[in-house]
Amino acid sequence: MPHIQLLKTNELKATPQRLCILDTLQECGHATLEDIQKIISGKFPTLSLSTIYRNLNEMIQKDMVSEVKFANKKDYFEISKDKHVHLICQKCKKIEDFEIQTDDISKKIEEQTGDKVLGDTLCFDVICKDCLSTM
Amino acid sequence: MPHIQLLKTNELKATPQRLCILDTLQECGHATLEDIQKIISGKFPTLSLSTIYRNLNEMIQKDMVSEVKFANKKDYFEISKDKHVHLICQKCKKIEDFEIQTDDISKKIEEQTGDKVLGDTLCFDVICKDCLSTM
DNA sequence: CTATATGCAAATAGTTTGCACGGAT
DNA sequence: ATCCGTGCAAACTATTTGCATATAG
Repeated sequence: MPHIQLLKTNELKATPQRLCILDTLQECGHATLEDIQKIISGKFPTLSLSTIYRNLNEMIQKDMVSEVKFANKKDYFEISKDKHVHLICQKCKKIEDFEIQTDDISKKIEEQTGDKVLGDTLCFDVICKDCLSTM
Repeated sequence: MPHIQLLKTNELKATPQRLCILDTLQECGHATLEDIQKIISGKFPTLSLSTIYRNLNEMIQKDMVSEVKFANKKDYFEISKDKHVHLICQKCKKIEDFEIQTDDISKKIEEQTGDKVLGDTLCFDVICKDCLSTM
């Protein structure tokens, strides 16, 4: 969905600041706050830090943006998308998305615990293909 | 392993403060910083916040303690243990551990991406058995 | 025009650090 | 006597808030 549309759907005005934040997230795929600040200070220097914080929080509330946390790493933000797992390369730190079915695991958990599984957040530590080929 | 032993193995002196921190983690299973502070202020009021921070960081460095992060939630600390996934109840917020094989998923990822999988961090959002039974 | 969003500065929260003292070997 | 760990206060970093102004619809 185009970003203007995405904002309207969520009853947020399409300000240049918001569009810039969304563009930045899109461009990065996964961006830390630091990434966002750095990129924005290049293309929209007057966009203030409080506006970044306020809008990220708002967009997370509305589920337009997701916050992804990895052990021992900074938090990342991404535009919400279909269910996927994260592959994070321990060498170059790049993050890839990967689509995978997890129903069988959920089912196993439900059978063995009696709990009801609602969703999941999966992250795999990898060495990516590119890094492997240069080792 | 008893905590005194655990500390010695990692070349840390077994001070009352460190033992208290480890006991607290053990007692909670998974504890936020806030949990830790609250419990410690009850049983060891003079133990300072900087000592908590310093020791948690040190123990994480030495892999005695692991930091676990969940989207939209505070970070948790746990004494490092065998590979397991986390089940977090969205109603009562309790965290259970669950042991599961993930080799088949790793294999699928490796086949489809060409990456090498080193490890994983899996978290499932659930409604736990207890909460289910009182709904 | 009106409600909402922004920027700035100040407030608040979270974490780390420097240093002098105290306890264990 | 020496080394390491602790507590305290101060420093630093991260995040949120209040308010006057600007702007999208």
